[in-house]
Amino acid sequence: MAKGKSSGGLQAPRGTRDFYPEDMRRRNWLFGQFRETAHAFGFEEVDAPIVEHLDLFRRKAGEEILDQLYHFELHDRELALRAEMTPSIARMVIARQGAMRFPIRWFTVTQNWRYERMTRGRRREHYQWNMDIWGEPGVEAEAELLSAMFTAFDGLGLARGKVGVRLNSRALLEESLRRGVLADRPEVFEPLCVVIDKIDKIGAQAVTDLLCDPNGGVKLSAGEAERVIEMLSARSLDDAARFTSDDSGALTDLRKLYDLLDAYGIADHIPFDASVVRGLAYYTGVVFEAFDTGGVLRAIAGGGRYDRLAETLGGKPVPAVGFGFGDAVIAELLQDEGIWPDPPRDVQDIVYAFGAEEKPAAIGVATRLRRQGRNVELCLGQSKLKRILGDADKVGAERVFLIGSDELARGIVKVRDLAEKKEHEEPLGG
RNA sequence: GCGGGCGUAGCUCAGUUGGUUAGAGCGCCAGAUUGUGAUUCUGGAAGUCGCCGGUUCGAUCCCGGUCGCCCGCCCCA
Repeated sequence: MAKGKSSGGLQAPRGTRDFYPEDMRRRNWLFGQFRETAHAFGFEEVDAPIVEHLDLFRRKAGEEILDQLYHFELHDRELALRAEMTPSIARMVIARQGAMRFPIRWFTVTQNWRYERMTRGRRREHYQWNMDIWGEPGVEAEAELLSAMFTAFDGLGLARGKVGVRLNSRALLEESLRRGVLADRPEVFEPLCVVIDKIDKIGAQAVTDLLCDPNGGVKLSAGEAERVIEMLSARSLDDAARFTSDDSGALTDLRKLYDLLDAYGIADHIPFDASVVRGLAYYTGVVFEAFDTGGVLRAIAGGGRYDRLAETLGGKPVPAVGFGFGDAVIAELLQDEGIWPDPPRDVQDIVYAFGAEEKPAAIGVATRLRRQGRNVELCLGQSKLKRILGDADKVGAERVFLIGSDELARGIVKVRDLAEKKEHEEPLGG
């Protein structure tokens, strides 16, 4: 018996989608761009179950994430649908840690689930392209990933300048606080990042209040909080340098990274922005997020370095960096830009018999063509030729094979070239 | 979770100050001398007016609830 909120089961659940053929063609095109880019960069595709043990997510993100996860208990097991791919990939890496030659480059295109309110560009069910490099501690990995991201933007048809990437380093912030509050309580760094991620939404004062809240998880002094807020306003490396020491490793890394990005030809599209910290607790170093320069959409993609995740989950330490690129926001952008392609069906040949007598011969022709590797639609039933040709035109087929009583008697098939509007005859057997 | 807007044919939308058979465009189907794609012309099918309840002689229209979608807030990848 149905109970609670229900629509009778005839509608897809809120925040989920059906993919009709035309939707699926677009989705396949988008995913094709993701895969093509990943392969161009030498990444290998992996996959993992959509259902994981709830503990995998609990250990990483803390209990507060639970109400955003699709989770359930079944036969005394606590399970959850993945909200992102990184924990599963970490699990896979840890399981073969001793057997793999690092660095490894892996990518995924997966469906993820988050139980939350919908807004533009966000649904409860969405697909995400994930690119990760494990085992490379240097910023060469970040540079390679960012280049892949821009290569994907190019492939999707977005003009340079339509999208950019804001980039920062959590390590920079961490260094500047090391002699202060982090010396005694290094564990507050993660909650601190989660708080300052909100600055664009709730403002500097509210963030300061949260950072200094004696009942909060961070409890900075007023001076420390002020320094953090001031630092977040930095929009260049020289600007940021004022908040750290000359021998700052984080700053050295950032300068090196920008040299590499320059070599890739993308540095101009990647402004430094000290206010970018990303909401996820596990990032440790460089963090970045892609945005539309028009400024109307939420982040298109986001990622960063998470060098301690493997340890946190119980493995040996392995440095790692990666990004996630969702299908929802990019779809909105492509829509706004009017560059969503409408890929045609991939039917190449259509085989048509005028009457029931010619059906076996038509089947023979279709079978022969299929063995040759052609995509063949065999006409079923008894539609009029006029309709068949009209449909063939619409789906973008190349040829129509016609078999009537006359053709059958002569052992031939008439082949009509749709583009040339010309016909020739071929023996039935090919 | 909160506030606002919307829900009429497959799609985009009109409309009814509450009154008989609810409309258009596009799409779909059929036909324009029986085996050939376009345009055109003609005709046709198609809607429990989101769902449930209330008010009323009578509700697609008014009221309440509910489900869904959109926008903002909140939250967050």
